[in-house]
Amino acid sequence: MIVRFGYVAMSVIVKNASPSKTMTATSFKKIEDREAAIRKLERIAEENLQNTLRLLYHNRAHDISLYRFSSKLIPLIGHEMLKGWDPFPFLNEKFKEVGDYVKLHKMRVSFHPDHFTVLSTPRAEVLKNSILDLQKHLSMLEAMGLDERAKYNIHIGGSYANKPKSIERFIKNFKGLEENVKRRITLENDDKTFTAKETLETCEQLSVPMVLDIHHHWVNNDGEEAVELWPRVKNTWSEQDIPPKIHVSSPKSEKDPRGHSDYVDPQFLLGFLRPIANKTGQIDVMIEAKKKDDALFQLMRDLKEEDGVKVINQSTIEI
DNA sequence: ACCTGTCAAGTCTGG
DNA sequence: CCAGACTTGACAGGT
Repeated sequence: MIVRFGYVAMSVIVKNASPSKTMTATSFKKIEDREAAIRKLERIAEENLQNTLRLLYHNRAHDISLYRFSSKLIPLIGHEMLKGWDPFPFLNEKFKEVGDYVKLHKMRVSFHPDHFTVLSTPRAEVLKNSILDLQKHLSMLEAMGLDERAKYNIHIGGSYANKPKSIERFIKNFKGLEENVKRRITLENDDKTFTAKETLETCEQLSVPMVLDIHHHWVNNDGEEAVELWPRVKNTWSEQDIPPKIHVSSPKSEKDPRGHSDYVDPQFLLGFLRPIANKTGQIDVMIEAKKKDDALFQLMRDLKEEDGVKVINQSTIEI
């Protein structure tokens, strides 16, 4: 089984390369000239895209072909006071540059809209904004010229004291989405509410690929092993042109088991990878550790010492 | 250069 | 019904 590793949004090694610079709503309001304020927002977004490019160069130099974009590339987009603002004309060229580089080096990229995107919500206003947020992520991927292999990953959402009803609502709202928005969604089990089993059942029902987070599963499960669920999880990817993806992180501490620690425990990951290795051709593993790319490099050093692990390049192993 | 409180968005808990 | 926690990188305002 070929295993590729990737990391999320920012590097702790490349300095001054944040792809998530922003402006607060308060400081936007303080600028008298609205046009000037908008130009400032657009310059920040352009800088975020330029830093994204720099990170991709860094990834390329280290054979890293799996990467998640920051979802904060365009500051304040979607905010009430920026109604009517279309940042894309100004940013299209830069988005295309990012996308061209991704395609040239055959990278796998994604987004993870944050927890304000909630398709299980009973509130019409929240649903409306969630759909707008998904459309925004679609627009960014389209501006990059990336096809449906570039996805955005979300959670089911809140339970509102009634999980079955909430899943029902999620399904109904999901089905109401436009086809092109829908086709890029992946669903991930979360660490508090919807377990891997519940998420998997939803994915199967909707034909959506599932991103299994093995740390979330460790803190929030229905008593079954992640390895037992794997054949079905893997199967949700069978219609996709990309390998299944999982997320890994390690508990911050006993006191805070849901928190993410600086680095990833190689034994915890191997405990999942080894049993599935024979029945899985390829898998992509997104590392969600505080030390970002440094955690990836540390994991590679740790794995190199393990029996049955063959290092293919700086971010890929065979097991 | 460094420190601290604050920040668009949602949900859940507890008062 | 409302305040605060959750979580996180970065701003904003201060020294």
